[in-house]
Amino acid sequence: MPDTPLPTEERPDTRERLLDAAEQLFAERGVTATSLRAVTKAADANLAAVHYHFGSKEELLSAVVARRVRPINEERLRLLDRLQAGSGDRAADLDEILSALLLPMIRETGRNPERVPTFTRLMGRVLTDMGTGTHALVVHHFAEVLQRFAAALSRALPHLTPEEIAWRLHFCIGTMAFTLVHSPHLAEMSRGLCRSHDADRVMEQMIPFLAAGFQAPSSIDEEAS
Amino acid sequence: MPDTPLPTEERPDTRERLLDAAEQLFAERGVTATSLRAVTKAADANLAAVHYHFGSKEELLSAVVARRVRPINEERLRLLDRLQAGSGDRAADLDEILSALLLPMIRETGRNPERVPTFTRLMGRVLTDMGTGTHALVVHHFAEVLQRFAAALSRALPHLTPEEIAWRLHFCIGTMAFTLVHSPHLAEMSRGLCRSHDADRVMEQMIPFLAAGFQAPSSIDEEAS
DNA sequence: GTTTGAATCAAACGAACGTTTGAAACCGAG
DNA sequence: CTCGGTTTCAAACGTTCGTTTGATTCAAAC
Repeated sequence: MPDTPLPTEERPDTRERLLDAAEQLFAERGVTATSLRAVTKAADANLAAVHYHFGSKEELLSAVVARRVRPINEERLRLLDRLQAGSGDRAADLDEILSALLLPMIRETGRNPERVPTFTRLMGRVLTDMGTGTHALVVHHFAEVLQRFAAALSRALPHLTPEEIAWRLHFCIGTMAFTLVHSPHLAEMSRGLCRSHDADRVMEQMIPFLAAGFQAPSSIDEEAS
Repeated sequence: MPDTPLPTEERPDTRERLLDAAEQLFAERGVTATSLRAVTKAADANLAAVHYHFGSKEELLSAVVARRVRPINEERLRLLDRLQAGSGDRAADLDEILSALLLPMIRETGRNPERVPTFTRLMGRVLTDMGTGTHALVVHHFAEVLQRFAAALSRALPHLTPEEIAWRLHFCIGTMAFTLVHSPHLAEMSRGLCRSHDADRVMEQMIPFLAAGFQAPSSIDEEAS
């Protein structure tokens, strides 16, 4: 058959194809709304392959997340380390801290430039779906990063109480998660004003907004005035 | 039987009990993860009652949302009208615009003070679950409110482009949605720093953050400097 | 008392789900 | 070729899902 696609060119492992397909479908439809039959069909694999390679649907999700989150969090901490090393005793710049937190994740959008971002939407879904079993997964993957960035932000904004740092960090993550999940719908909901295909464009809008939010006066200061 | 609970005291309609139970369970576990059997059991109603009163699970969800969203959006617009009427020709105050947008929804938390907020979490879920059929539902219920508030914000912050207004309004909604969904988990994730049981406390942290974010300089200004 | 329409009920429907099984297919090592 | 372990496969498991059905209950209208 002449149209057989390059028999010498190897296609990825079944395991890898399952991760790719699951990532795509979980992101598009949500985790619970995606059946393993849909995943294995998209991966051109047998239904039982999921349980052979991963053990269960939940462990498949965990593997999908871990595959992408690990390098992202490593880069986050690497960027933060570089910031703190470069700034000596001075606290690192707020914009750069936020950029170190947000950019490594949003940049995933640009990996497959031609198609709508998949993993970023999945992360947004995981960040908002939690409550079932995903909650523990997220805590496990992000606890260290959150702690490091909370400390860095606390040094950069010493007038804020730890409670305020925690609140604003969560607001920050919420903004990112919501934006990631709805990037395909943002254009429609804003009547074409928000074009979220470009990661740099999103960052351009998001960083100043969040940085200004972080720099808002502490509620303690306001009460004292 | 002496323990028969007050036979003269009428309990709500089956229809109402279904709405209550669905609201609670949808909020706790998510929509797709909640079965109609669980809803009807919690409502002490027959399984077929859902289809008799609403027609389908999706229409039940729509009814649950509509029951709460209608008065909330009415109050939002009422507060906005009052702001714009009181400020005459001057643009309304930013903090008050944001408060008019956020407070009516977050206040729902306080309706049943003793129990964890239910509807607010459901709204957060609907705002993040969309992609299936919920998307159209949300657009239908919120299009007018979003448009009105975008116009008000544009008047209060005339230096921002319509695109920037749209982006920041979405960031604002994302912050609210994420906070609402995770209010039960926020305390744990922040190691006890965020106590989100009190709506006023949440607003106290959220309004300054978002107001400062909205007041961030336009990217146009920054490029010009 | 009879009728009528709304409301509730137990029971079942077919479909889809996550998971398990046991046998076939594959493939490098002996 | 034969063997042993890994991987794939078709088929079925038991469960749960949203939905439907047809009989039954009930309260007001006649």
